[in-house]
Amino acid sequence: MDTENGTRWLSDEEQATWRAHLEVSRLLMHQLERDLQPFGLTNNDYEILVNLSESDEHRMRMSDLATATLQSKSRLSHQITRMENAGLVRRENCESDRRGLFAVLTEQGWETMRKVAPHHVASVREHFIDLLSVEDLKALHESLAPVAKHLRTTRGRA
Amino acid sequence: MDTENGTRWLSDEEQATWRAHLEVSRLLMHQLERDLQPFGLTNNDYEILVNLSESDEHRMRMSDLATATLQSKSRLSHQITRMENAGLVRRENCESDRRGLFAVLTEQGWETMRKVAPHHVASVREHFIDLLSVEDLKALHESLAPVAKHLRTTRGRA
DNA sequence: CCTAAGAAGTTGAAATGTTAACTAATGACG
DNA sequence: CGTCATTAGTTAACATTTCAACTTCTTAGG
Repeated sequence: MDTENGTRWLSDEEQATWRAHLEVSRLLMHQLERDLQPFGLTNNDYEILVNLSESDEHRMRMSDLATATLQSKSRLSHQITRMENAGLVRRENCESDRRGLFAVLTEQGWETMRKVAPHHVASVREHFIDLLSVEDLKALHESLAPVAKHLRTTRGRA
Repeated sequence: MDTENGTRWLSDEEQATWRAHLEVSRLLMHQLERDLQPFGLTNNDYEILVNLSESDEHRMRMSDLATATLQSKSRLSHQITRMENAGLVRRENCESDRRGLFAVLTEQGWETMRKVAPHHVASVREHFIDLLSVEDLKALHESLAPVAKHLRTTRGRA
């Protein structure tokens, strides 16, 4: 116990780090969103496109996509409906499990991805990656990995 | 130029770090939100309470609060209305500038803050701070500070 | 002083996200 | 086989966030 009534308050260094993390993650998301805006995409749209692009046959089951993007099924369902209306993806029935659906990248979705990806990468570099040294990067990764692991396993319970 | 058509794609290490950051920041927010839920607060509510608690006389101008919490004026206005209905804050007129308003912590808001803060700190520790060594923490802070600075200055323009 | 430009904040409507209830299909097992 | 719990996904209702229009007040310039 460091202090009054048993609460271990954060030290100055801990607090500063915590707040820096908070600030960076928020400002960064805003900035990336802004940089995608000219292409008519949101961060969410983009993340879906990335996942589908990297998947076999450019298709994923709704559930898997929801898990991969850390969204609820409901939210994903709405999201895919919007992207379907925008012509970026389409839904397709699943033969082997007739409850199931695939989200599939359309030709237009794939074109969009190819066009936008370079800009997005540039944006990630400009506002994050290129501001870190190689050592920073490595240290960051090694620090964050256990946290991610913890959160992944904690997630859902606790 | 590292690769095809002039796009500097991310190396494996860069990509891994970037994705780790993304994953951690999202899972972490979800987890903190969940831990606040039993107290009937959202992350947004809590952040407002923190800002007001740390302010002189537990009050801040709406604009300053919006800036501090990185929200639009409109969003903050709605947010404060909700918190006002919940009895956590109240609005008060500003003498010196009659366009202006203060958001002021109510007694109940202050009590809530005192009650919840220890749990929140514990949560931040459990899911983030305590998973990092002292060196990690320091390195993280030093890596993130320039990024935060960059984003703060970029913000609004570019 | 008067006026025009800008700042502070709110508001209503549209877009997005959440929650809970629902349908339909699967699969486990007696 | 039959039935019951579970999984996949949607939907409607509700909450929150965003966007644009608006009001009121301040301030700089003439």
